[in-house]
Order: sequence, then structure tokens, then C-alpha cells
Amino acid sequence: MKDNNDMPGHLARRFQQIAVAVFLAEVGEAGFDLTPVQYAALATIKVNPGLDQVTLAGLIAYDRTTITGVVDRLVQKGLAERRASPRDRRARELEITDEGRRTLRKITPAVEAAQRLMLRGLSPKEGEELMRLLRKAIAAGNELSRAPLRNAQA
Amino acid sequence: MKDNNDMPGHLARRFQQIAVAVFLAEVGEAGFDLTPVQYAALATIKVNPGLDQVTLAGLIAYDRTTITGVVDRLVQKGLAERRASPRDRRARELEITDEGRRTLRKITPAVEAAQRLMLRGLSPKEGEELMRLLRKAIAAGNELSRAPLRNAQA
DNA sequence: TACTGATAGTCAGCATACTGAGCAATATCC
DNA sequence: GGATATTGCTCAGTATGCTGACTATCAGTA
Repeated sequence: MKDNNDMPGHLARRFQQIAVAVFLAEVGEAGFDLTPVQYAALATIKVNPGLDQVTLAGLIAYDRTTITGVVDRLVQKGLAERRASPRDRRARELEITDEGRRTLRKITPAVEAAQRLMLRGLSPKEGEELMRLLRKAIAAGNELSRAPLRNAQA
Repeated sequence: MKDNNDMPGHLARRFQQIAVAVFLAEVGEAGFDLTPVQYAALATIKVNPGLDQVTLAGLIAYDRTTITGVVDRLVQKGLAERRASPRDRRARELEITDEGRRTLRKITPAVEAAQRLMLRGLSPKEGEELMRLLRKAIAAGNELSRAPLRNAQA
């Protein structure tokens, strides 16, 4: 029997578990209540103002059915707004609010600290190498999940 | 603004997402309906017959509140049994069934194929290195999640 | 032995993720 | 122009994962 520690799937699950815990702890300590998923969505909305939900989902590789709830919570917290698109009445345009911008700014140090903390067992060089290998494996497997990464359209 | 691809947390989430999708696809194609989490639990029960739920949770780093539901589903599928422990009336002893053993045996090739597939973008050497770095990062962060890995007690 | 603390398990509640279905609106093709 | 396909979004249902609370039981100690 193969050991769990020889199964990339198990290691992936475990590393993610720690990454989320670290993120929530750091951000919580800074006085904010934002999940990793909500953070990524909000940051992406800020950089791509007016994007629709499908585009947002593609940019951060979320399932489109997951985005609905995530945006719901961002809107409910007053960090983002959802408007009907004038160009396509099916679509909703997303916009960050001033409050969302403030939150992003103040939360950034905690987010960066979390990223460092989840690699604390590795040397800087090893951390870089881990990220490189993850990027490479992800690129090769991108189409294998229901929610692949998609670049923004013009 | 840091790119998502420079955030280990985001890469962790993405790699895990692909790993789960690959696992479910391979196992589903083989004609089985078992999640990665259920597979790991069942395999661990097989190797440690009669273990209780807390020990099981520790061996695969699941939260104890998650184990309840996972075992529920294994029992419901007829793959495992839950008995009251004669030594400790709080505890439940877990046992794999014959059906569970059969399933494990038949599912193994698909599980192994999935592990290879999720590393398909990497050379064998790179795959080894990725696993080594993940193990190292996980070991350093083990206590940071609510569900750390625990070795079985004597 | 009675008290105190720890432990095994469950439950309610919330937030990802996914499958699959459905609705409304847009795009495409004849 | 009208049938058809596609797209954007939502919803119901299921499975992790977590927080926090609770019950029952056990273990250690005064």
C-alpha cells in the first residue's frame, strides 16, 4: 500500500488545508473577516472593473456556480456592487466599492504575511521552486477541472 | 499588485482543485463512486482495523467533525462498519467490510492513474521534487490547521 | 468517592466546490 | 426572419471543511 505521503493528491489537500487556515488566522488577527476566495475575487474585481461574473470566474478559476455565492457575500458586506450590464442583459457587471478598496488596502500586509507563513518550512529558493512546479503542474492540468483558468477577453 | 500566480495559497487551491477533478474522473470511469476523502478514510481503516474516529481523523488530517459525515457515507455504501467500542463507550470502532475490501482492490489502478495524471506536466524528477517540497511545507505547518496529522497511539 | 478536566462523538451553521437543470437573453446559421 | 445553439446566471442537491456548542463518558485528583 502506498503511503499517503506518496500521493500528490493527499499532499495537495493537506497543503491547501494549511494555506486556508493560515490565511484566515492572519486576516482575522488583522481584524478582517474575508476568506481566501473572497479576497481573490475582490482583488480581481478591483483590477478589472466592470467585468462580468463568468469572466471573473475564469480569471481565478472558480466554478461559475460558486461565484454566485461569493459575489453575494461581497455585496452583502458592502465591498462590491452588482449591476445589470447595459450591453448584455444576461450579464452582471461587478464593481468594487470604496469600502472594498479600503479593505483591500488594509488587508494586504496580512495576506502577504500569510503567503510567507505557509512556506515557512522552506528556504526562499525552495519556496520559489515549489511555486514553479505547482504552476507547471497546474498549467498541464488546467483543462481537467470544470473551472479552468481563462484569460480576459478584449 | 501581486499576481495570483505568485501566491502559494492560490496555487495550492488550484492544484487541489485539479487533483480532485482528476481523481473523480478516473475513479468514475472505472465505475466507482468514491471521493478522494472517502478513499483515504477507507484505505486507512483497512490498514488499522478497529481504530476509532478520532484516530482515523488524525491519521489523514481531517477535522473530527468532518469524519462523522465521511464515515456515515462509507457505512451507508456498505464499505465500512461502525461499532461501539467495548473499552470506551464514547468511542466507535471502525472496520472495513468485505465489500469495502473488494472496492479498494478494484479501485487502486484508477487511483494510481489519477496520481500520475495530476503530475503529467512534470518530469518524474520534478514530480518527486514537488512532493518533497509539499511534504516539507506541510510538516512545518502541521500545527497551524485545526486538523493536524497525528500518528496512531500504541 | 466526589470534583474537575479532558476526550469521543454529534450537531447546527456557514463557506467553498461541484453536478445537473433550468430560464432568459444573445448569437449564429439557414 | 426564424429556428437553433450558445451563453450568463441562478438554483437544488451533495460533499468537504471549518467554528462553536453540546452530551456522554472517562481519567486524574483531592
